[in-house]
Amino acid sequence: MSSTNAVASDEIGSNAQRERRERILDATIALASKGGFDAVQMRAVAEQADVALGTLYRYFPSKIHLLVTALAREFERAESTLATRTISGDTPADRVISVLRRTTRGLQGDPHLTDALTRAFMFADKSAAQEIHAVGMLLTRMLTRAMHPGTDEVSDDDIAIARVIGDVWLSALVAWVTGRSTAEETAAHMERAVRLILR
Amino acid sequence: MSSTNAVASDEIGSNAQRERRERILDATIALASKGGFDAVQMRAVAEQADVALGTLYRYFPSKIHLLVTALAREFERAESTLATRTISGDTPADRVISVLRRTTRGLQGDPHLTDALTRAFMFADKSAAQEIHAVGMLLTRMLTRAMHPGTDEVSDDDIAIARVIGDVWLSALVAWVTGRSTAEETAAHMERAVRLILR
DNA sequence: TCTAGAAGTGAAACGTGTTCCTATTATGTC
DNA sequence: GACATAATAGGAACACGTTTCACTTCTAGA
Repeated sequence: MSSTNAVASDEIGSNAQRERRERILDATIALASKGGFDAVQMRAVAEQADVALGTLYRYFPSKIHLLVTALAREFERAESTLATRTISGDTPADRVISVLRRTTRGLQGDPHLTDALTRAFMFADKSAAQEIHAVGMLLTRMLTRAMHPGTDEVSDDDIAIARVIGDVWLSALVAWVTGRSTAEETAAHMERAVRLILR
Repeated sequence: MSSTNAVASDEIGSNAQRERRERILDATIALASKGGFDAVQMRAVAEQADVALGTLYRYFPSKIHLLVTALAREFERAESTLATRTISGDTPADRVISVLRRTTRGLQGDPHLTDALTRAFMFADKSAAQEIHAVGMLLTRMLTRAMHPGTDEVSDDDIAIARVIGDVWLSALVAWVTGRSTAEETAAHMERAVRLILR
């Protein structure tokens, strides 16, 4: 580390710094999982991670950065787990729906965490563009792999399709976490959208 | 009005109450238009509308309710203006794109207002479901009318298509107001999505 | 080993959404 | 017109994200 800059996500610090960073992200996920966006209070995160409030802000410049970074880490783990499985389904639409169903079910199994991460995603501004983009790439890869398993050739259309499905997914998640639609409605809407787009 | 309930949106109060309500919404739009979500500060709204802070909260239980209600009013006005025009374009996709372009341009002409209203929309929870639903219906009607001008017969597929386009639109707006994509990228993404869905 | 600068601590303080409370003013009923 | 009740004003107070600052501890290089 040089100068007075904060500890950026892609720089390598000392072991102590890496551990602090992980502790902070762990505390964030734990609090989010227990009580959602509102429960991730900066003082509480600092206390649970055993760092001072000022230190927390040195590592993450805002609550949104903190949550989006935590989201990216969780998403990466989930995606790498998913990547080891074979995807069931005979058509691209079936496989995409299968993947989305599994992922959506995972999210709905931890509603508070989903609430926190979804809201953070929606509130993230330009300064978190890098993390947001990383998540978007993971999602795109996940969906294109479901559409064309076994190949790495991805057309522009495929990417556009993946983005549209991602958009619908995000909107559906927002509607779900804000209590405006049920889990069943969310799933049904997603499935319907995929069949419309991939017919 | 009876008992100690607040002044609900669909109940009819006295003239003074209606006028206060309108003044509050006017102040909200004015402040949002000048400085976006952050500039809509409850104390500032109260002052500009010439009501006490407590009164503001009696009319609208939260900043989100306030903004979503203001959004619904603006959207209704815009939609009724749009409804009087004939829509250009030879295919459903062309007409939908034409409508979205005009509307998106309108929003982008007042970025601060769009910022405030988009963020409010994303943050709205169940207690604002009614207002959110009203906006969704307006959007659906706008899009189905663009797809099939002159008829009122709307299939389930048409509604599903309109919802998907609405979802993509919302995601694109969020990306735009948070500075993660430019106006041009937003427009291009929307157009591409519509052509994918309505091909 | 010594030392300068970076990193961390602990706590106070500020801004804004939200709540609460008391005094004052409208409003509708007899 | 007098009264009961609802509505409003005015402002204090609280919660949480964020900033700031003085002080202490760690760490890397001479």
